[in-house]
Amino acid sequence: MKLITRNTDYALRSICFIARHEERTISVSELVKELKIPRSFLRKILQILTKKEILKSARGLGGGFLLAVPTRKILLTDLIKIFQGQLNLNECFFKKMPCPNMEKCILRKKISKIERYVLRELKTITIASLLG
Amino acid sequence: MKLITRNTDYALRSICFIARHEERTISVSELVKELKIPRSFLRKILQILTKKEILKSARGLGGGFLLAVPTRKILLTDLIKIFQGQLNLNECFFKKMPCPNMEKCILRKKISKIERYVLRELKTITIASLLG
DNA sequence: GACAAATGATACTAATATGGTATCATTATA
DNA sequence: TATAATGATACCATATTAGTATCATTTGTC
Repeated sequence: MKLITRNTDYALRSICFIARHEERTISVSELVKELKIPRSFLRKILQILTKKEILKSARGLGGGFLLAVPTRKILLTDLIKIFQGQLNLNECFFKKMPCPNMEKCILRKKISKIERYVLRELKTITIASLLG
Repeated sequence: MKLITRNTDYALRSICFIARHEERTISVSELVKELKIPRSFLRKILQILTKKEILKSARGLGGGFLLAVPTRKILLTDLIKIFQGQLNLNECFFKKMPCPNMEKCILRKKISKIERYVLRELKTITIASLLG
């Protein structure tokens, strides 16, 4: 079970790289060279980040990407939400029957508690905090 | 992201049912009727649990399944391990390069901390505790 | 204006994990 | 010996994740 999938991971690394060179726009080519991420895949990821207004893009010659928000305002959970959907450790329980029997309820409580903890911890992780 | 997949969930419910009727062997047919789990799928799950020595099976007419260990010794994490593999929230980081750059290390620490918490909490959940 | 270098939009394919089915062999009991 | 059960095993379906490809559009430079 993965908490962070590959596209979230790539997004994270790209944003960190862009953040470390805030003076200039960073092109896909440069990121590919730096981070060894498949070009097409990376392009898709960056387009999504741009639509979600985490990055700004500049088209044409000399174009590329820039941060659209300060690093302390980009949370890891934002990226997880974008690429993996709402974090929800409970899934199978909530979906089906609401409380088929007792043990499920107890289990649900425990899992919910874990979920709250995970979310709380993840929310403390911003791009700024990762750059140190 | 699911913490518990369907086969783990089915295993959990089956074991709970079997535990609540410890006097007798429980057949697949009975479990199917009770829990509305697809028969073939359930059969596979129970066979796995038997191989892992969580259940004992009796073949032939009147056969079925019994617990092989006391409920307090069956941990949720055992089932997760069996059906979903070792819980490992870090995956993508450990696999590739060992510490490609600074932010990954910080991230790894944080994720590891979360992982330890999740494991610690999950380990407190036994079948006995779910039966209340 | 033509060309080149960049992103935008979008559709497609590949690989993997999860969820589920089917069938034949074997065992035990009535 | 028929029947009701599990054992072993191979297969199929679906969903998610990972990755590719292509054409359109924009923009800077000659």
